[in-house]
Amino acid sequence: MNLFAEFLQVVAKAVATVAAERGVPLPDLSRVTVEPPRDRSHGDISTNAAMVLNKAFGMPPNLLAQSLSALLSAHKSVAAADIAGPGFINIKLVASEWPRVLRAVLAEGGAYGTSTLGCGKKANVEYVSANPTGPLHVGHVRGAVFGDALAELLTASGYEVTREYYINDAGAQVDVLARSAYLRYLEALGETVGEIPAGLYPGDYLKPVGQALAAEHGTALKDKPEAVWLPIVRERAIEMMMALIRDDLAALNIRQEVFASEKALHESGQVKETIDELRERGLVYQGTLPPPKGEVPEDWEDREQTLFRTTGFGDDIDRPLLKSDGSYTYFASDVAYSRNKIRRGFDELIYILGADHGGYVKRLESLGSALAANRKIEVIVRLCQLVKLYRAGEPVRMSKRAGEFVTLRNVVDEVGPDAVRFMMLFRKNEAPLDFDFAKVTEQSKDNPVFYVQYAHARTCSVIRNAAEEGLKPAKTPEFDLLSDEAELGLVRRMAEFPRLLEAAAQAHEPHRVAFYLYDLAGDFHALWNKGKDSPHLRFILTEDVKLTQTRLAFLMAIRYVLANGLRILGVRPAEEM
RNA sequence: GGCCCCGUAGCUCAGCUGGAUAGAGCAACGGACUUCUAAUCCGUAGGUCGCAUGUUCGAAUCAUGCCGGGGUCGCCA
Repeated sequence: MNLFAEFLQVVAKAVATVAAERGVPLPDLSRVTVEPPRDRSHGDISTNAAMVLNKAFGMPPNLLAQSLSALLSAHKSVAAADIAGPGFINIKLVASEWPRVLRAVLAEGGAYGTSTLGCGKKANVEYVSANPTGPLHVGHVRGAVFGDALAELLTASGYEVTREYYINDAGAQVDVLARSAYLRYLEALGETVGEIPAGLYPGDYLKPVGQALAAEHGTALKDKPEAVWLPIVRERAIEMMMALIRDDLAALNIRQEVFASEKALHESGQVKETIDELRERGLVYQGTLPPPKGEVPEDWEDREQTLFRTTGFGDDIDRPLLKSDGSYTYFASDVAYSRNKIRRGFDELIYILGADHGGYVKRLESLGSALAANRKIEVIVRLCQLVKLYRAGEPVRMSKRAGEFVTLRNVVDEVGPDAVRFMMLFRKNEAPLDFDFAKVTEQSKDNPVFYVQYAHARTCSVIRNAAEEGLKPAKTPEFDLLSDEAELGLVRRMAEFPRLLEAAAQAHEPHRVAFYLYDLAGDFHALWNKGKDSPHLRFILTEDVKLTQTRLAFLMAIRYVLANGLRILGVRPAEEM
């Protein structure tokens, strides 16, 4: 149940009635909002209908508001519909509406908040997609968590979601990986390799690859030319690196179902096919690109390349498909990959990238329209800003040259997947984020992870304590017994949850769920503390069984909303702390 | 120089795609606190929403131009 969506229908009906009376065609309602007012004193639900539609009706907003409010106040759920300010209609609901919300939460349980907003559209969320050359590091964490939460949010909103990882297993970097692994192979055979030369990957994580190769091939690869061993070593190394990466992701409770290979796009001929198709459509030409505006790089020289006319689809410049030596660019496989996704039937292609990939947004978007054929493909790119690590206020230093970087594992092992996930989502994605190891493990109100988790644990603990005294949540609770402003405030907040999820899904902004939960937890803790001064507000009142049972049912409703929100963020709701 | 993101209270940030008197949390100040789970709570104060024009009933939000900070800019991935 979505209270605000229900009332949008009520308002729409009132609008239609007035339109019929005045002989005006039914106006477009897309700008009409039905939302909780910022200020409580303005009632429970507020709509801007009269201000947005007054032109279509050819009457001043105040007059239209009067007609609408007269119709609205006749509705059985409405206690009053007042006109305020420049033409807002503020609706006050009858008291019985709030028990209705709570009964709906209990009836829907884990499904409360879900919607059919997406109409079953197929969405592909691609995230992480780190090069398979080593373990994931802290820079990958935010995108990983964001992508995963967004996928969950869209699933809850009625999309059919595929979680996908694109493996860059075809470029020069995997050859570097292979050469690095080969040294480890020689090392495993007992040779002294000394320090790993600059330009190769020095990390210890390649030692197991060397050992595996030694075990599987013995000395067979040893004195062979690179052309012989490289493909073998490369394939094995990539395989093992991907296993490592999957483990890293699993530590964060992330499981993507599709791992798409760039190499496979080449081997299956899809890259060539794609370019041929574009050629047939006259979108490919030989040409040179202009140097960057302003400061021209010193080693700049014009080179002729095979270019794709992406400017026809909203890009700033045309993009190269073939390098000047005739080999494929990385972008060529990107084009083939986009085409591949579209052919798999996705309506929405969503990319989660790091902020340093800002330059990719336009070219990816242009591919959506260039390859859509006659379909409508939506390409949505979300960039995640940098995460700065702190330890008790001090920035954590990393030296890339020495090969020392904080891995995803380091972070997850230290603070746990739940805290990592919540903190990564407790900021909008395009804002930089500070992550302090000390703070996220702190057991205090200053730590939002703890604050929200504790709210959930508290609901569980009260229900447990009550059970020990033989008190169970009522089967048919009498929610009209809840009349304190703190209780009603909490119900109002819960009523907003479905609306909030829809808005968050539409905007592709899972952080809104995190902030909502923080507010909800705050409301709950406030009510709890009110019970200190006002014992009649406590949840367990042994002398009033009926009220206690109702409040326990109320607690269950709160718990559902907290748990449903946390599930979207991928944070496990704690039952005790 | 082009493009992208950011600029909101002393600090860290929200602000529901244009709504009403711009909100939280820290920090500051004043109170409460032997608790159904201890890891607190209530209140006060704090603002030229970077600046300037424009769009309209109405702008932190949209458009244009500046200012400041960050990122990025052919064949690498």
